[in-house]
Amino acid sequence: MITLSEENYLKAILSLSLLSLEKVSTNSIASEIGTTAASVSDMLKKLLEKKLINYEKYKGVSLTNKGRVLATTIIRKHRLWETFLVDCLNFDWSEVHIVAEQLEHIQSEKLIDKLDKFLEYPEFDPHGEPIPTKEGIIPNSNTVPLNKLNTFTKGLVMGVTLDEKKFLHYLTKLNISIGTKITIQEKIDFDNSLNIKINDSFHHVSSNVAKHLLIKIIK
Amino acid sequence: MITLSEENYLKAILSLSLLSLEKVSTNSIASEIGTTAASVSDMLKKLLEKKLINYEKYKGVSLTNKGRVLATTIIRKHRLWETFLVDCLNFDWSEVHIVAEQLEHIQSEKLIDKLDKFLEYPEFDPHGEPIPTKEGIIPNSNTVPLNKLNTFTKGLVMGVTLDEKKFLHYLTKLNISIGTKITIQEKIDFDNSLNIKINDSFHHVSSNVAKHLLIKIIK
DNA sequence: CACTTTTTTTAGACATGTCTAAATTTTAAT
DNA sequence: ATTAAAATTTAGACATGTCTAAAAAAAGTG
Repeated sequence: MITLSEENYLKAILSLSLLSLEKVSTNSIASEIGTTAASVSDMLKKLLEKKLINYEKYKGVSLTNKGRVLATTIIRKHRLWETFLVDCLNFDWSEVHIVAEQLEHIQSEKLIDKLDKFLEYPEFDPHGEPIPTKEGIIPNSNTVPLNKLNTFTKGLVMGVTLDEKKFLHYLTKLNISIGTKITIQEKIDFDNSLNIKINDSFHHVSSNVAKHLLIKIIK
Repeated sequence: MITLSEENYLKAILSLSLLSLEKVSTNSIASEIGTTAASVSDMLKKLLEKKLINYEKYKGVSLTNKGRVLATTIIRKHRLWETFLVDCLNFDWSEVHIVAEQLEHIQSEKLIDKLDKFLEYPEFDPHGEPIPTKEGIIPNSNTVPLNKLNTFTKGLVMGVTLDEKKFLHYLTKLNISIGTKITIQEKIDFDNSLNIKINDSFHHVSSNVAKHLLIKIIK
C-alpha cells in the first residue's frame, strides 16, 4: 500500500523529471513539496525500499517504471477531477487546484474509470494540460513554453504549467486564457523578460511568467 | 483542524447515539470502528480537548453541539457522494460504501454545496437514507425498522441502516430493494426472527436482518 | 590543490495514532 | 456486602512522517 505522503513525493519527482533530463536533486524536491532536505532524504529511503525510485546517496533520484506509472496515475486523477470540478460543478479554473489535490488521492481504479467515462474521455484538463491515459502515458501536447519562442513568432495559449492562484489571477488581469493569441515583440537579454502582444494590446511579462505558459505556434 | 481519524470517531459516535438515548460506551465505539478500547480511550481525550464530545472517565460519551454538527456534515458528505456515484457514475448501490468512506473526508464546503446543487438537492441517498441539511439536521424519514412492526402489518422498504456488501448482496438474493412490499406473517419469540411475505413469496429472516431494514407502513 | 560553500545525509527528537498488558473502576451476582 | 466479572483507563511501546542540528560528501573558487 502506498501512503498519501509517498504519492505526493512521487508526483513531485515526476514534475521535476519532466523539466529536465538530469536526475532530480533532494533540495529541488524539498522546495517543490515545501519541506526540508532532511525529510526528503528520509522519504527517499522508503521509496527506494518499495522500488518506486532509482536512488544512490548523494547522486539524485529518478523514477522506476513502477514509480512513473504510479505518479502518472496521480496526475491523471488530478486532471480528471479538475475537469469534473470546472465542467460539472462550475468551479472557477483558478480555484480547483486545492480540492483536486485532495481528490487525486482517493483510492479506486473503478471510480476514476467511471469518472473518465462520465466526462466523455476528455483529452485536456481546464488548464489545457493533457490527461494521461490509463496506461500511464502523458500525451504530447505539441506546445512550447512562451519563453522558448523566437521574436515575432505567433502562437495560441494552450495551457499553463503552474497551478497557483496568484499566477492564474495575474493571467486573468492580463486577459490571457486558453486560446489567447500571443506574438513575441522583443526579448530582453538582461532578465529574459518579454514584450508581447496579447490579442491586440502590448504588455511586458517576466521570464518567470513566460516559462509557465504553453504555446502552440501558428503562422 | 480536525484529522481523518477524529472524523471517523465522531461519525461512529453519532451512529451509536442514534440507536439509543444512552451515553455511548467505549467498547461500542471500539467495535464500531474496529479498534481496541484502549485506542478509543486515547482518542476520547483528544476529542474532549477539542470540545467535540461530553466525556467523563468511565461514564460514557455524547456529542457536543459542535461535535454533532461536524459528524452530521460527514454523514451529509457521505450520502451526497453515494448519490453521485450511483446516479452519475452508475455504480451499484452495494459497492459505493468504501469509496464514499474516502470521499466524505474531502475538506471543502464549497465542493459539497456545488455537488448538492449538481445533484439537484436530493433528499435521500441510494440506500433510502435521508441526506442531512447544510445546517446539520437529519430529516426524519418516517420509517420504522422491520423488527418493530406488528404481525400482519404491511410496508414498503425505504432504506437500510447497514452498509455492508454481504448484507446488501443477501438483500438482492431475497429480491429486496427500495420500494419492495413486505408483510409480517409471524414473529418467532425464541430468536426474534420473522416470517415475512416479500412481494408474493414467503421467506424467513433473522432479527439481525430485520432491524436494518427501514419500512414505511402502508394499509 | 587546498579551502570554502553548498548539498545531502545522519542522529536524535517530537507528534499522531495505534497496540498489548497491567491497573483501576464499575457492574452484576450470590 | 463481598466477591467475581466486565468495562475502561493508564503505562509503555512502536510505526510514520516530520523537524533541527551536526556530520559527511560534493561542487565551486582562487
